[in-house]
Amino acid sequence: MLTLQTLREQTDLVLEGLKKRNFKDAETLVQQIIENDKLRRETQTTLDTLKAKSNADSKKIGELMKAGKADEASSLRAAIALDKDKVKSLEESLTEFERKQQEILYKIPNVPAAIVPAGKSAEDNITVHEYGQVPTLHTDALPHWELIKKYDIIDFELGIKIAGAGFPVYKGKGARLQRALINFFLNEAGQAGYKEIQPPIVVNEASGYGTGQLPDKEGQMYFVNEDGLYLIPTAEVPITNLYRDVILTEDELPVKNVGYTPCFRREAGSWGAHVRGLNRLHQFDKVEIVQISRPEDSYRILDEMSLHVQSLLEKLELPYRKLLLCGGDMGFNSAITYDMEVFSAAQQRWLEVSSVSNFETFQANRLKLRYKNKDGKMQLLHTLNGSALALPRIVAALLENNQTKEGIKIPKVLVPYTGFEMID
RNA sequence: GGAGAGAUGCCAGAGUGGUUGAAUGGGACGGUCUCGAAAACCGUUAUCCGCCUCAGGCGGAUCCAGGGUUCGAAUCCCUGUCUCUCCGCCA
Repeated sequence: MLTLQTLREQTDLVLEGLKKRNFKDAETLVQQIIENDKLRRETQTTLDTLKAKSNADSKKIGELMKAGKADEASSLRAAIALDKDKVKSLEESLTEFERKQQEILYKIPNVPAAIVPAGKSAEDNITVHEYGQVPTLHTDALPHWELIKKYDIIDFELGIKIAGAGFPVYKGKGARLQRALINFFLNEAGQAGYKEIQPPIVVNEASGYGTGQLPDKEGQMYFVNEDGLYLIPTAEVPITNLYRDVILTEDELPVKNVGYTPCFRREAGSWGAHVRGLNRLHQFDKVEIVQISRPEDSYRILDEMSLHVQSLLEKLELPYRKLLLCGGDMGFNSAITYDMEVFSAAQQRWLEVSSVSNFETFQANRLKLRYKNKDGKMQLLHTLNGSALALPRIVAALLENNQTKEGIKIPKVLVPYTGFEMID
């Protein structure tokens, strides 16, 4: 969430920014928060004054008691005007102002960075980079949902039998390919200086709030009611939450972590023809990179991270494009997001395989993730993350783009990991 | 699942209801000493909120969380959460 300070001191910039998101309630909410904040502070001041007085009185009684002047103490006790009701009601309204503040803050999305274009939907995203030749396939080329049947490597029917739709079973070379990709991605990240983390794949409610999935995306996560745990929709949640309520020192920065986890998404109400096959799943594998940095470094690091993702795609010999998302297409928490899309030849579509974002202080504020800067001042850090990479659509693109009459060719870089060169 | 113990500062660990934001030890940082280091000694070692005459000052809050008793709660009472130990079960 945004900091009160930002909302108070840079109101116009916030409103300007939120306009780029096409966020309609901006004016109302910002006005509410500022009004509420004013009342909150007034209440706080009144309450503090009142408490200061009663603290002083109590202290006096204590001193008298200690000095053995019990009579004076009890007469003072009698003389003290009891403002308890007043304190109580002030405390209640303070709590209410704080609750309201929190409630409103949760509703305001992050302010897009200066270079983020305004826009309503994916139509308004800007292609900032393109790589590789879009392959032309022979006329009887198949989409991946046919290929996986032909070579018997991924089985949706079996998944339905044991779990449900959107939970595929990977078999034989299909399973092996998954493992190869995961290892390849982890190794590449390791070489780029990321520390490997294997986190739990369930998280508690506090973690959901920490990275901003809650309360915004409540319905998107699988929830284990009995234990109050959420299945993670991305490794971002556990890995970033490792740093909830943490104060780092400058020499620990930047933090660079990478983790592989399965990811679970309910994807309620988002099914249709365009999400066939591997395009959208309830459970999928992803390697995620996460960085935590000083504010002044985060944009350099954003570039570093997206270049890392790009290098993976290039090594996999996949044609891709890099998009700068417009305000309206960006996630709630993000200040700036680059999407990487690979071209899926048989579907003739671009598929999103990675999203690299800088959240600036938006998550850190919820997480209370800070560091002490050179001047000894507490400062919120910046958090960033990116998929490096999400597997299913990479697999879809690899299968479709590399299909030949003899079988599906495995990119050279993966062969040491798969142990085979061809799926046939 | 059954039984018990506990939750205090960066860590360990005290704490009779009254100047306790909190003893003591350790660590870390700064200093003295030293050619340098170790040792020793001295000092520093929270965070959030509010107000003001805003490089500073003052006040409030915080000893798991939320209630309660009291002039006054880390300390007493209730509720919740979490952790640990033992037994059972088990990869």
